[in-house]
Amino acid sequence: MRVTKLFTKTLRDAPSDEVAKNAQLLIRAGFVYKEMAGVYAYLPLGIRVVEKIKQVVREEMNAIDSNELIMTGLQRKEIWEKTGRWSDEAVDIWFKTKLKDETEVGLGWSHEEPIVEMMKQYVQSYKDLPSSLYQFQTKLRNEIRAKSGIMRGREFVMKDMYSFHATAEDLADYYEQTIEAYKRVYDRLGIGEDTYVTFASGGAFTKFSHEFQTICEAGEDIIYLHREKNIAINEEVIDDAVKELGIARDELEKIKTAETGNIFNFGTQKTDEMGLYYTAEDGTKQSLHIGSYGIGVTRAMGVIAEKLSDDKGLVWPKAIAPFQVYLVSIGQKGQAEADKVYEELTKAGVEVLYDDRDERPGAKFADAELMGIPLRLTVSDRGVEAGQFELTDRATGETKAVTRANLIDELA
RNA sequence: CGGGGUGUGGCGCAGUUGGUAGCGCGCGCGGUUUGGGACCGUGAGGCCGAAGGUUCGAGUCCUUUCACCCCGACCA
Repeated sequence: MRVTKLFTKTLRDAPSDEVAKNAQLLIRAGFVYKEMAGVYAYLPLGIRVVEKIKQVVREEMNAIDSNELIMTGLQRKEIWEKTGRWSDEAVDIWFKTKLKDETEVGLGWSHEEPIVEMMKQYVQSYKDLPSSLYQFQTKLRNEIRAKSGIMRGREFVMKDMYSFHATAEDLADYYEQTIEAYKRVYDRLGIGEDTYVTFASGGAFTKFSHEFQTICEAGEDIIYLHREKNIAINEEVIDDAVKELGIARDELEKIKTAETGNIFNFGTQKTDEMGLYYTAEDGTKQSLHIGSYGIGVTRAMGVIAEKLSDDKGLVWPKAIAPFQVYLVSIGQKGQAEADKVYEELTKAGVEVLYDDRDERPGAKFADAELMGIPLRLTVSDRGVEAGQFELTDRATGETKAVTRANLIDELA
């Protein structure tokens, strides 16, 4: 893509109503646009990052045999009444509205109940199990207070997955598989080192659920970490967990984190409430065991923006950068050569953002850095004469010379 | 929802004891520039979040209201 064809522009100053670093950088660099508190539009650069993150998640979920689908934004009141969660006392973040004929409907803040309801049509026998489904959906939650830029919004993209099993053992096994899949996701997103599987409050069926907590100053959670034993515990269950796990509290390190994922074992409670059963081999009617697994896609993006950035701007990991290469042309000969390089790289499948503007080099460099594109390729008049270009790494700042001949090898 | 703060061109800000808005960035045009956000000249763009009130006169004072940010409580 050419920068001259990109409708967004960078800002020197962040809007004064944004304090969160992620929002400041993402707005300045032209990745997101704020519609209202906690509600952000994703612009061309931003949506590319979202799609990259989704693709990483998608590949890992597909690898554990989950099926992608997409549920609806509008939801039926009756379905939620079965579990008592239509009530505003039970769920205080509902957005509710009415059809023209006065039928009450909800705007999806979660899809647990609708998915379980749907599965009544597709699961009858043990032969239909296990089954795992996932989606990327925009969740709508009427949060009392939005904050922290895209990390805590009223509208956000989440990957939610639900698994259905004949037995508790089978669910436990899949639950473990999912933990491993999630770890691979966070590794690929570049925050694996700082993300911990954390004991958290469990709910009705299990003592603990597990959260994926990523070390982040802008986060809202506190975890206690035992680095040697690789055990992390959310502050909310610290007393119970310490007792249960037999560790001394003073061995633990207190750390600020952001919850980037959460997985639950629901047991059979929800299927019993909603009447989802299967017929076992012996012909008896049995309850299903369900697991629920979430990754906050846009929140993860915010956390990455917070963590992987410096005083010059964003620093995207290659796996989720909107483009791999920021091509800067300098001078007339440089521009003519850069035009060719752009065509060549694009043809070779390299994702190039080509700064073909009539701007001074400094402005182009500054924007390349603000946007956080992993590699910057500078094609200048003097470079053309010397027969080489400069390739600069955004993360390290290191520059090396490359020739037109080995360009593809360096970038592809 | 409790506490605190802020709303003035696209963005960042200034505006004195009330006298009908100004600066920087950005933008248009002309010229000079061209390896770290250039410079000179020139121009366009706001009735000051909204409504009501006080006053001869309100961006400045009063009332109401809306929005946004932060802390707390709550949450993926």
